[in-house]
Amino acid sequence: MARPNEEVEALLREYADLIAITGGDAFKVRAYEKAARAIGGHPEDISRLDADGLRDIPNVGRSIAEKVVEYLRTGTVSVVEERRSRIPAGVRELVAIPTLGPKKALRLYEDLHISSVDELAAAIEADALHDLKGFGEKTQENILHGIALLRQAGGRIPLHLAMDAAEDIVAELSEVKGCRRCTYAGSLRRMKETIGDIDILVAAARSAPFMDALAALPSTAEVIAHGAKKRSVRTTKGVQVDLRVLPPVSWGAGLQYFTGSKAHNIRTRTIAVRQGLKLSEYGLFDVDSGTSVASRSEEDVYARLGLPWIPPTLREDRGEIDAALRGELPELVTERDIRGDLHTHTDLTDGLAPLETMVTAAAERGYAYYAVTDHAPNLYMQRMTDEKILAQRERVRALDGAHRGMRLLHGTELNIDPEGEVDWPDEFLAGFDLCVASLHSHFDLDRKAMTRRLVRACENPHVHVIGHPTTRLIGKRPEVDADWDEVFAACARTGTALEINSQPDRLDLCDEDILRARQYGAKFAVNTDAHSVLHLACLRFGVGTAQRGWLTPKDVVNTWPLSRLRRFLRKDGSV
DNA sequence: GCCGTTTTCGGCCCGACTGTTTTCAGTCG
Repeated sequence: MARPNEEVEALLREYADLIAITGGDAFKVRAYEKAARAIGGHPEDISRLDADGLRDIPNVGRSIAEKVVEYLRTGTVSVVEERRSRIPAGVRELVAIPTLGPKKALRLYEDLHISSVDELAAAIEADALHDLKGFGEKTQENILHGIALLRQAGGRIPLHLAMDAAEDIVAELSEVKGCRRCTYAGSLRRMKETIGDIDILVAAARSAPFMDALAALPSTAEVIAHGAKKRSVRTTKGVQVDLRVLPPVSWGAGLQYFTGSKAHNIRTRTIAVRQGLKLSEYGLFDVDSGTSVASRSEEDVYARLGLPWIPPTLREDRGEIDAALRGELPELVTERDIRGDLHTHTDLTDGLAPLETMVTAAAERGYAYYAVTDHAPNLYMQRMTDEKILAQRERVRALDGAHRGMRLLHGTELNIDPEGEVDWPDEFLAGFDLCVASLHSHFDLDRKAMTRRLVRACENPHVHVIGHPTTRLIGKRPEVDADWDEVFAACARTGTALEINSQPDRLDLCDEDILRARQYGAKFAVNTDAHSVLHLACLRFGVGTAQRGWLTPKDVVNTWPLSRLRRFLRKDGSV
């Protein structure tokens, strides 16, 4: 979503890279990186802020606020332009190569005038680096390897693939003799939508058996690093896995440390330092005496820092530390809170499983209610008709309550056309218990038209949920361009829920959009958009995303009892 | 460049691994 916050975030990140490459102060680099993150994640549109308003954003001070104001006014920042003129854009691309940082990038540019990834690959092939200081044979090999990976994967993998791989590895290592604890940590535990690498932690007295077991797994393609305390491998699917084995007494500190995020850890370490303590993966230590004061559990570590345990999905330095200090951490929505799925398909349209199969599987998940929402006629390839959907309604009514008492809602997934209209006239729509409405085409309308389209859908009294609101596909298709502040406000005003679509290639809304929509008081529905029984289990990713958006059960309509949900579906403001 | 119960200067998280400059710089998380 191209809004000023993201533009400025990208600009500040670029400036930070350029400072690093030209050998600037490392702390200055960090300051720009921190400010970039803060602005990118700021819920308010920064173009509506003046310099003082900008300085209220954490990690934005006088100098950066001035640069942002300059950018918003003129579209450029003179000092950034000045650095750009000294360092070609291609040199900055070099630091995206694993094992190649700003120092090596600058040497390549200054000594050999290499200013793109392609030029670097060619130079290595031509053996042009042979007497360049710091670029031995092994280093060149690593760079070539890194370039290949960069071109192949773009670096990150989808959450569900990482989860599958991690759960397999955890299961294997848990079987190794001497294993006291084993789990995954890192961005996977925080449920980020894409994962750079998988962090696995083991608590055991001896590390070697686990290091060897990891290297010996059939899924392991190559060993990248093999120290005594850390082992890194690459799987056959190209995912990097880092294994750390910790003494059992350090389990809590290790888990906290390797869960991150980096920004969250910097905050917790800073709190430790102020108390005369030092926090590492081995424990929380008194600086003077060197004695450990906490390490066995995450709860112990946080408690000794004066904090309650903070759920991993919140650990992004987006205000969770301050909320914890105030005792105001949200009671996050969990998978157990979800009473039903409000967006699912059957083989009447493009689902794989028949109605009865989906309903049975849903009942086995313990749901109190479940909505069947097959596609409406305007998604022409699905060939929906009035007769087919009415016949399905009869079958749904017949199954209502037949599985563990689970109540069934008959719904549909409508198509929002470019004008904001949906399939079927009002009187026909009134026959549904629930309507999801989604964008399925015309993704390239301009912002004004797209905003109007979505707002009109919200204003339709028969539309209860906006499905996968931005229609992004992670790594494939960007979010559609709309004034999301206006859309989110319309959702709150009209009592239309925003979907958090749990499909791992969607996760739409994403965490940052949720944080923004929440400011307007909008409600949400965490749905799977299941097209198969297996898809029902994707709910965990949607719930993880909702947690990353700080949502509580009261924000999520499908945690509510059916009676309350039905009042919400009346759209008359009675909830 | 940011920040402040260490408050306008001086610190900014900390440790691991790799390759090579053989005692440490660069990179990573």
